[in-house]
Amino acid sequence: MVALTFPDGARRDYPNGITGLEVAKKISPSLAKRTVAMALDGVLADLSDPIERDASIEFVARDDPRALELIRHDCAHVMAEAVQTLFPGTQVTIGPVIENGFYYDFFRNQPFTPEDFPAIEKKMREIITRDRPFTKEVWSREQAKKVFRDRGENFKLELVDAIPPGEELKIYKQGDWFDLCRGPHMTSVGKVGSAFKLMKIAGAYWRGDSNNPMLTRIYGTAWAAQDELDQYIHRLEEAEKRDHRRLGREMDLFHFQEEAPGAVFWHAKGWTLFEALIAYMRRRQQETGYLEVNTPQLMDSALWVASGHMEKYREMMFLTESREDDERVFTIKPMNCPGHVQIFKNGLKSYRDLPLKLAEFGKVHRFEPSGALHGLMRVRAFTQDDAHVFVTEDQIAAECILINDLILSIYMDFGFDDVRIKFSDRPQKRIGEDAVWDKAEAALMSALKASGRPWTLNAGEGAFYGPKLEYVLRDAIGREWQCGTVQVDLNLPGRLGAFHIAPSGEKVMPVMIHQANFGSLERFIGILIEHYAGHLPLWLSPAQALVCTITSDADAYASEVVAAAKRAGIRAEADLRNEKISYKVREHSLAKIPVLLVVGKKEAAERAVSIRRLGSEQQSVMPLDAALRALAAEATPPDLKRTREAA
RNA sequence: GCUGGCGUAGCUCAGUGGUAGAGCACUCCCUUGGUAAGGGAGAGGUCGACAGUUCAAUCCUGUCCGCCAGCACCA
Repeated sequence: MVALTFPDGARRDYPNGITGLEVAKKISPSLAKRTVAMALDGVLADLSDPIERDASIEFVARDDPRALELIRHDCAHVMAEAVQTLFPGTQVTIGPVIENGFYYDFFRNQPFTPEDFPAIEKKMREIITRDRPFTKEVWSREQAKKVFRDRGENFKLELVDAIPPGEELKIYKQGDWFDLCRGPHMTSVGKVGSAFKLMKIAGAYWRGDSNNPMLTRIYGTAWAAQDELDQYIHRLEEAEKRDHRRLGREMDLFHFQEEAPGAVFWHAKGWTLFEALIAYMRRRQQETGYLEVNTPQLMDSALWVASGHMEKYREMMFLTESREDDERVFTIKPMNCPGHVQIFKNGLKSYRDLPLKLAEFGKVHRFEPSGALHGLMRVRAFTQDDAHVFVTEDQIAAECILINDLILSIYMDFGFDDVRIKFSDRPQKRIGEDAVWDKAEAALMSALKASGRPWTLNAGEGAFYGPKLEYVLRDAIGREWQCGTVQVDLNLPGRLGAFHIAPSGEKVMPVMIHQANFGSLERFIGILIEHYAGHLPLWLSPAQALVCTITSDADAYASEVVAAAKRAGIRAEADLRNEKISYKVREHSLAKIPVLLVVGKKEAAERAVSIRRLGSEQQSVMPLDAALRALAAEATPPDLKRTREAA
């Protein structure tokens, strides 16, 4: 007998080996009918599975949120059957569920195109309407290999071999078609329903390894109901509207062009934003004891050989080739750290100088693979807010805690309060003694604990020279972006011959903590644009206020308003063009100008302004002085607000 | 880097083996209008680059560059 505990707390005994379906039937035929799967001790399982141990049991209906991944997984199988039916000779590989949908990787000599989608979707609907039950069989390895070999399914053959011995080899059938699969699945194909859509096609390496053949991946999305699918499509369209590449153009912030792949042409407005970020960070660093420095863009390649970068990242570095009569090769810096070590080394350092915190807004160049480039998010030339904290081994933990506090407080100021931390520990390929790794990892762990933030372990993903923390922001529409990083480096100072004089009088190598808060300024700006959908907070907005005249009668007053606004510290301009006010409002709204100050005869006479905020149709008329005071207060960066309030 | 797609005016996009079009934007003129497009006229393109096929290439073929999606990569 097995004892099953139901969600209401009831506990009943059943014969050992009874299936979930039989249990459901005994309770009520209607329950059995609407159940598509079960959860045993919270783990989804086939309803046809025999139950052979005591467990809690829940019946999962199709509209249960947990059924969604089953719908998607079943839909992937349906798509695979449809593709193999329509395109004989296509080999199937794997087809997992992913966020918002599923994909299936196929191998076929001739690639698919989106024009194939309607036919595939039509065939899928036929298969779903046919509504065959999903049945599971457990095959022997020999049987599976013979079947897949006979069918020319070479990739499946490999998958069979990859299944660890002892694990069952399960085959799910849906009518004549079947697939090797871990399961579980719903009771029948018809449960997939009709709220699905094929989305896109892309290449993907077999087993994710770029040495392997490229497969064709078809992505699809599937939902329990049509309105959920519609909402999902709507969300995608909204995300598209936030695209920083498009907003960057519309807001006149920056552009790219062919001659400089992966490098940004910052326009005046974009550069204003860039500078606002730097000014902010500079203040935060100054108040926490960082010293800003600046190091050369080009340094002799020998330095990069010594640092170890040349060996590991040669392919990713830009080198100079300048004059025929000078064979000396320089490297355009891909990182700031070796430069900072040079500053540390210049002049004898004492333990009394530690911790020494050097910071630089350093522009680095990396030869990123062409396929990786993506707007501001992944570029070849970017600016890091890069700091290196030189400490003794004993100071690592305390400094990491301070850095962690600083980083989290910075993100709050930019409206990111949902931050996750990833902890990456020692990788396979690494340098340095395990004892020192132990110490460094423990230090980061203490910072993690002190932060009280959720964190996850990224096992083995640390840098070759030390463990690291990575800060992942969640934006307004739930996407995650990795930004800041704290890396303990036990290696580079030694490689570059940095030391300090310890209290004992001995020369001792310092430990270096690499720290980036924004990470890449370019990328952070991209994230800000998308997070705010272009509606930047006033303190960051490059153009804060635009004074628009109703008619030319107000030109003189408008100029006065602009001058007064500038005196109040507000970035303001005037629009005196001979256009209707509706036209101006529309144009500046599209350009995401946060504040429109409309002035006509009336305002000029009263020394007032009519304020219209971006995203609102409301207007409020205020006396000029009061309006500017309010705007100036709102435009104050959050850190300055804090210091003023404290004073 | 790999696979697939794309590259025509500042932007969004039509189009054709016989040297190109729309809307918006731009310039000028008219309009002085109270909160998301007033009217008229005009100008603007080596059709990504280089080869090849052809009497003739923006169109067909090849190579390269760039962009987009995904994969791989990301010190």
